[in-house]
Amino acid sequence: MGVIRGARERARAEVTEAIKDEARTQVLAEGAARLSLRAVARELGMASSALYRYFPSRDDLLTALIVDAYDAVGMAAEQALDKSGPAGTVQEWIAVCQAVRRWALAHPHEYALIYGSPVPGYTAPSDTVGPASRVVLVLFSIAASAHAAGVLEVSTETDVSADGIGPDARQLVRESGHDLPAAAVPGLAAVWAQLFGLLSFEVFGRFDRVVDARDDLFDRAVLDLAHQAGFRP
Amino acid sequence: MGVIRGARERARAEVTEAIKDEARTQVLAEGAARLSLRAVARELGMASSALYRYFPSRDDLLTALIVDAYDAVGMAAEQALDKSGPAGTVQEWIAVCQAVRRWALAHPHEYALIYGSPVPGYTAPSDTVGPASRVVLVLFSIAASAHAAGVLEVSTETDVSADGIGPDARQLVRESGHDLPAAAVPGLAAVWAQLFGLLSFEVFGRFDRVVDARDDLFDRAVLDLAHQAGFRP
DNA sequence: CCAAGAACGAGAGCAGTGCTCTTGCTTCGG
DNA sequence: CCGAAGCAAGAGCACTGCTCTCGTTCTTGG
Repeated sequence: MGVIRGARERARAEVTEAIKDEARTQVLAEGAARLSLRAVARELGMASSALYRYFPSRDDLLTALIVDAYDAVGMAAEQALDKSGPAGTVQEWIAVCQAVRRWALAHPHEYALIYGSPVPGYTAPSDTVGPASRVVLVLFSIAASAHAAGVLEVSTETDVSADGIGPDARQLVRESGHDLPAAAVPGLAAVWAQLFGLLSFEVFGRFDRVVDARDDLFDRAVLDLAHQAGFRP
Repeated sequence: MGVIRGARERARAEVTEAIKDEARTQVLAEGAARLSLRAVARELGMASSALYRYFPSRDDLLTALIVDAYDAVGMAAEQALDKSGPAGTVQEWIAVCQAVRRWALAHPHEYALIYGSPVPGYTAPSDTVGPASRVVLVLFSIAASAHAAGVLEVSTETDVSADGIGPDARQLVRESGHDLPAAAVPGLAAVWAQLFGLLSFEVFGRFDRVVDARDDLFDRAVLDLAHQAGFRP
């Protein structure tokens, strides 16, 4: 994010943003699969070929949207954690979960973009791993402060222990700067996955006409997950 | 599934199956979004227009694959329940979860087809609700026998109770023929969603380089979910 | 200050897609 | 046996992602 020097770079930044905006409204209206470069260009009054000066391919445009979405949900989680203050581990956990849920329900298509099935041959570019881990870092932060306060119960069983975690998880814990026992990671990952299972079912309409009291259902499950994560209030 | 009368109907059934087979291998190889009617027709040595005699549109072909996938995972779950026999509620639950997981890991693209993000403007046709509920009925069956044995603990709290469940859930419980208290449904739905959260994270590669001991992680989480579902061994 | 060169927009074009329509041919049922 | 229905094939339409070329415009080094 360097300073914009000339008029040309300024124009380029503006056009880039306009393309992303239009693409976002298309994704919002029709879903990611129906995103069309030509339609974006048409709506912006430019030739479709000109768009390739800004994004080398359709997938790159999608990646830009994915990064933005990760940043949005990550920011929502971070703000929820900040606002909840030092209100106890479980309270922080609840606040973050509810913030993520609010964001997901308000932006279903963007949620699908990042937490739905990965697109065809699409393998997440390295640009996305940073923004994607923002929301994981929030979870680490909660768990670390719980650990510091002595209210994090880490499973000492041998089956799921520190040996079972991978290099990316180790690196993320190290870079987070938090004092978090590695043995806590598998449990947190499991809880994390289950949380997004709840969100996916709700966002993708699998609870429609099945469960009406979804707020209560979610709050209850989040409490159970807090217990499962080892947060002892 | 009526009896095939003439040679013509037999040929039609065969061609229909061949189209589905080829489509399945394409989905397996490239994912659902890259499924191309023309490519299927090309591979089968027929004109693309001829394919429309068998499937009115690409979405209908996809729907047929989705129904098959639902049936496959439903059958896997049913067989696991049958084979586990009357071995106790938690054992049955574990067996079914592991069977579903095995199927999901063996058929990632088909899993994405049914439990990933719904395709663009695609709203699930009514053909899919029947096969989709097969696997849910397995869960109901486990819970009902647990209830009969007196080892199902149903939350008596007022927040998530029988009032919060929707018409489809009521109908499914009624049609299942099982004696299952309606108040148990929300908890089961939550546990169900969380199970598929675990599966989705694993199938979609979100645990790659993060958690290595995925078998143990899954088994441990399934046990926690059994507890959360109210299965008291 | 001005010319070389990079960045840019537009258009044509290629190969692919879903889908429709028309044209013949085959098979079935009255 | 003959009309009707089912079927395969081809041409064609509108659309897609993407590439290449050709002028134009802006930036910048000498």
